[in-house]
Amino acid sequence: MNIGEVAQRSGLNSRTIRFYESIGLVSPAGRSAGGYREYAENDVHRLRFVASARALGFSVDEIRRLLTLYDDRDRSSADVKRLVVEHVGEIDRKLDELKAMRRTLMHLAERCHGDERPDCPILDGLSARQPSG
Amino acid sequence: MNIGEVAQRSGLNSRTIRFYESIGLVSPAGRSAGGYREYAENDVHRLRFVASARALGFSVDEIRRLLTLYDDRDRSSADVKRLVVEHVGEIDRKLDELKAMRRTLMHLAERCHGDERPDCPILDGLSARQPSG
DNA sequence: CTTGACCTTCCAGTTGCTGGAAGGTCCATA
DNA sequence: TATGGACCTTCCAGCAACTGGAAGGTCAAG
Repeated sequence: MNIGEVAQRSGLNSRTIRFYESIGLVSPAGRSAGGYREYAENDVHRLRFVASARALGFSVDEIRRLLTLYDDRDRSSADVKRLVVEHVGEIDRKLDELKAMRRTLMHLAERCHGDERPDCPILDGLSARQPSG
Repeated sequence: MNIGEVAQRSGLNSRTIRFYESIGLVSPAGRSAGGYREYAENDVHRLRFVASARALGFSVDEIRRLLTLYDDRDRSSADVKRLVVEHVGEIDRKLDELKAMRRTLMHLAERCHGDERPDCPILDGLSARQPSG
């Protein structure tokens, strides 16, 4: 199977697949006589795993660890769960940060008339705020 | 005032201030005889504005627009408000995305024993999922 | 006159790709 | 057999928004 088909079936761009190979996230594909990368069913499977993990917000480094665990038939499920729980923690932090931003922005926007006049509590607010969040 | 003091008072790193100058987000500072950047009160104020806006998640490009509006004494508050409302929209999209990730991850994690045994619905789930979110 | 804190510039690295350029391969059709 | 087009290859560059290091200049105090 050529990279294009693998791309389609894994949901990844072929450029992205080559990129993942270049950074060692996935092992180098075999090559045909003409120099084309050749893939098997299992590679598609693995790249789908990667694509899923990316879609769930795991970093490339976290995916590296996930793949290691995936390959280690002696891993404990606790190890996997820990990784996931930590990742959920990161997501929660991001959620909190975004919510705080949203709150502040809405607060500023509510007080702005949003009309033709130039006076604007948003700009005043930005220039007065202590830049801490 | 040297860049170090400005950094402290604006809440930005001096490297970041130089970086902002280099990309034209803020105008070049004046220079002393020895080549040091020299700042006035007003520059601190402006950099605080930038720092606040960054802390609220605005991109550098959005801040460029905010500063233009800030400087334009004839702007309409509606223009400012539109920018902010759009930005809140982006934040909402990110929130939705993160919440969806969180839901899926929690769903996977809940089914994982998290013990010494190797069988793990998380890894199975990742390798089975259609990578769409 | 030296020490050390501060400043300067330039280059490189971070994360996760994406895009373009220049060229090679493969296969079907004329 | 040629040729066209879809596909593949590599390399280099760039995006955002910084951050870090290296090599060196400036300034004020002791």
